Amino acid sequence: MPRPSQIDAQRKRLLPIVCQVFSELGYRRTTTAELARRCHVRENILYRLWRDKRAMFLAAIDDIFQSRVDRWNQILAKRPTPRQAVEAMVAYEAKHQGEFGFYRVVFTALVEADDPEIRKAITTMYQRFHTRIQDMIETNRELDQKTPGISSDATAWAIIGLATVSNIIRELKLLRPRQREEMFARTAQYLIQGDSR
Amino acid sequence: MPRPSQIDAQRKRLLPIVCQVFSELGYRRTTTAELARRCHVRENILYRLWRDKRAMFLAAIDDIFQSRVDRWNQILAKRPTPRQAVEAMVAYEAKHQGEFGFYRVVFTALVEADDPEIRKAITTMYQRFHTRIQDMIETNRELDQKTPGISSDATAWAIIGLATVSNIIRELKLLRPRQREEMFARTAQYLIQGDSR
DNA sequence: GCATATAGTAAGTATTCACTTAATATACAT
DNA sequence: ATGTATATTAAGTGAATACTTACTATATGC
Repeated sequence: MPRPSQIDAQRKRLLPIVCQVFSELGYRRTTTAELARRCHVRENILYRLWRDKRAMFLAAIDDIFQSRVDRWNQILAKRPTPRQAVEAMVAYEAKHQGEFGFYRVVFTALVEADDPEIRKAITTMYQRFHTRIQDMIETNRELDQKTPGISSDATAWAIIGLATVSNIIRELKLLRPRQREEMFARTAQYLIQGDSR
Repeated sequence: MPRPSQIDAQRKRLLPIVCQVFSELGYRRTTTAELARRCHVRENILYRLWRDKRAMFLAAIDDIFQSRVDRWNQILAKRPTPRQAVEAMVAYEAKHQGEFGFYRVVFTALVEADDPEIRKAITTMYQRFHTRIQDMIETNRELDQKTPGISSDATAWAIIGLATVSNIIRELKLLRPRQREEMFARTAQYLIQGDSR
């Protein structure tokens, strides 16, 4: 028998680096040469782990979603009540939104949405985020007597929009960090609970 | 005397086509060959009108902002009261948001924001949009007795976020057109006037 | 008509990029 | 030890791309 394959292990090892490079440069600007350089391997080794550059990008999209969800679960685990959960999430996102430049992956994926596989990956990602946020809003509202005039569905989309613009504000330094955090937190609160505190 | 230059006239003539191509493909995917093809001229003619591809892109960014502002002014001219103005704007944007794919220009510009000129162009564009929207919200609120708990500044950013996510929803067909329009209109109303009608 | 600068044609160039190939070295089961 | 598939190295390839150059045609003021 030959030596056992370590392809899976290496894929797992290099994926975070691949994610980071795509997050810095987006899809088109990222070159396979740069990916290899940052991973400290040769290009053809990357091509043994993934069929082509697009497969590397798709893997990055999935990993970004997965690690974000893991992070959320981590935060939610420590907050017993829905109210605490929402508040912790809003506070966390207000602060860390856009920290790793993942939005560059998402934005460049959207521009490549004529590619069926990329479209599917990014569509699934948005749907999952939306569902998760909407669930959180609903469980939170069930315990509240007064409900804002906006459906949980629309509210979840508005929150995603707010997160997106928050990324852009961070990137372009349109607000100072404190102002940006406050803007996100207050508006999110208002949307979710009809209350800006 | 030689024949008079028609460079300005031709720049003006070709710019809408250049805008459209960048709106379809974003910055990196747009090739100068494709631009020339769509303009029905040779590449070197484009290079006589603009210094390089980036200059073509910068011109497109400005033109997109300008034509949007013109459109808004057109709409606002017909609405005497601030209330009517806001309602007309919301209705218009709910319907036409993302129609021409301009968001691809904006998103790819953001990914190129390490280039100082592109960063400046896109930063200025966001600031101008924000100011304009904030003004509109404020004049509208002055006439209203009850005011929502969110500052006009934050509200304007939230509206931009809502518009952005509305573009994404359209692109990925995450909602049917009617649902998307309703989502935008109701949420925008709620943000601006604290009322979802 | 003539001088002159613009408009347009066609081909080319240097570089970059995704992806490949050929070769050698290495590790593991038997 | 040996066979066999994996790991790594290094060089290469064809296509695409931003931008250029050399040349011809044309319009305009005198």
